[in-house]
Amino acid sequence: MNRVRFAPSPTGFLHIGGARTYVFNWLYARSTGGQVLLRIDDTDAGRNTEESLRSILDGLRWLDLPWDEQHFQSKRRSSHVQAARALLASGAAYRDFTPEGEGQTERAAGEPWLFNPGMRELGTAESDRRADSGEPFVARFRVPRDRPGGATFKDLVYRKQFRRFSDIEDFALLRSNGDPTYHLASTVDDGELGITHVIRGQDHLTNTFKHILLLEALGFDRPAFGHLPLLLGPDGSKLSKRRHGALVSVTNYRDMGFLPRGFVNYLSLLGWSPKNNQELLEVPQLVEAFRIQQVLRTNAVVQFGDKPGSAQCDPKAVWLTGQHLRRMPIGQLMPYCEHVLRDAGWWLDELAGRRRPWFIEAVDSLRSRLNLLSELTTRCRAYFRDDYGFEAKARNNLEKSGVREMLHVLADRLDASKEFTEKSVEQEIRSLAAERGVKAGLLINGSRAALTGQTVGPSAFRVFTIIGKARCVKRLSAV
RNA sequence: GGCGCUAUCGUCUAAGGGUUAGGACAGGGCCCUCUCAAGGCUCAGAUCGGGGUUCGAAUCCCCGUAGCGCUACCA
Repeated sequence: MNRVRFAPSPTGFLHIGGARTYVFNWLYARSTGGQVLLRIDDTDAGRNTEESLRSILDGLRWLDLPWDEQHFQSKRRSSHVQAARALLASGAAYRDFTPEGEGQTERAAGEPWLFNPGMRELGTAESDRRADSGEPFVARFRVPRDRPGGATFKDLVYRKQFRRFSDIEDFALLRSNGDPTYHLASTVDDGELGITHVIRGQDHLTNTFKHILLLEALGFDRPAFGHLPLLLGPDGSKLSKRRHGALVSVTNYRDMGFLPRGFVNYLSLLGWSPKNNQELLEVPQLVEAFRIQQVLRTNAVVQFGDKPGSAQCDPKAVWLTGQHLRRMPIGQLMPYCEHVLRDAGWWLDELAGRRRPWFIEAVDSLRSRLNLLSELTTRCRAYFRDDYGFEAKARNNLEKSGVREMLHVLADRLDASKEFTEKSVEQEIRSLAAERGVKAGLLINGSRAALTGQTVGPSAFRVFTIIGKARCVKRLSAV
């Protein structure tokens, strides 16, 4: 059975690039009946933060693509250290006593750094003696640089890869404080956790040669590798927490009102496409269509600005959420709406009880003009609250001659009428307009303005029934 | 500097030897219409440059150029 892993390090919040990597891992696993492991790569104790871990877990949970196993790399430390000892013992690795920061002279001269002089050939006896005397060292992998040829692997995305042994530097396995490095920990874990497919960012493409060498030295089966093109910011640089800030945080998209399925749909289209011009896809459809071999090799730019608000996100991401929002079964949409109202402090228990049908009706009437869930509490305020304001254009509609007075009359008539449906309201409005010899539009638009403070929204008659008779009479009389 | 990866509309992408180089988002226009959306129709918009190979190249090869990644006792 296939086993894939997503291995973020908790040194910053989960960003879009990480989420895309997770989505592709997940899609690959699910499309092949495999399992997804979440492995928190927390070997760099100094840089880990609790907050980052929370951001990663929150962001991942929000995506609603569940994983099967969860691991913490820090808890597997003894395995890593043991592996390093074995490599040292077999001679596949050696101790490098060069003090930190020294020994990069070639690099300064423009030559590539491959290893520190004199350390590869240190005899066992001397190496042991210096280590025993407490001299700090880093454990390095002894790359077989005298061997002709090089390391090869067939990347699922980038195809055949080759690198000369002589171009691979003797990378560190253990730092001088005894901590395992990423290369060691990651490789040992991939081996021991039975990972069959390593799907990760293209920034690891050249690291893979080191991992292959390590895997081989440790006697693990080699997993398949698939590297994903990178996500770039509008400035063309690799997405990073440092450079692009909270703007690219997954939880930020959640808070802006994106729908998980819309966001996942958007991410899935970055570097991959189903090749049939279909862009709006549900998660099951993505699983069905996803093929790792057809992932592209070109980096993709994620659009976003530096000011807050929906206009600053990639418009396609917004559009996709809007599409899902108006197409998904209303029952699936309601829990998200409830959350939004709760977060705004607008929630009323009766919306889950007596007024549940009304709540569903209202959302269903409103959703064709929403793109993000958050618009429920911004543009749709007047449907849920009585303390709404008036836009300038709405005010203008009310200022038109005779409108206020007619709206007051309308309020009285509606109040007096037993019936209150879209049809009955339309009749009242049209007959009043006819009586006064004015165009119905004047009253229709005036009503919308009075009832919602806006000039835009659902059909005016619909607006009446959503808001309800009592509130309509009150609002019309009040203008 | 060294090693590597990549290059199609503004952005995401399709076409992988023969197409008027297709679609989507964003933008313009029209239709629908009580407004705004949605929906339908439509316009504009691209093969990085130069050489090859070929009857024919966006597609294959080479050279440039540009971008990105790696080059750490970060991951």
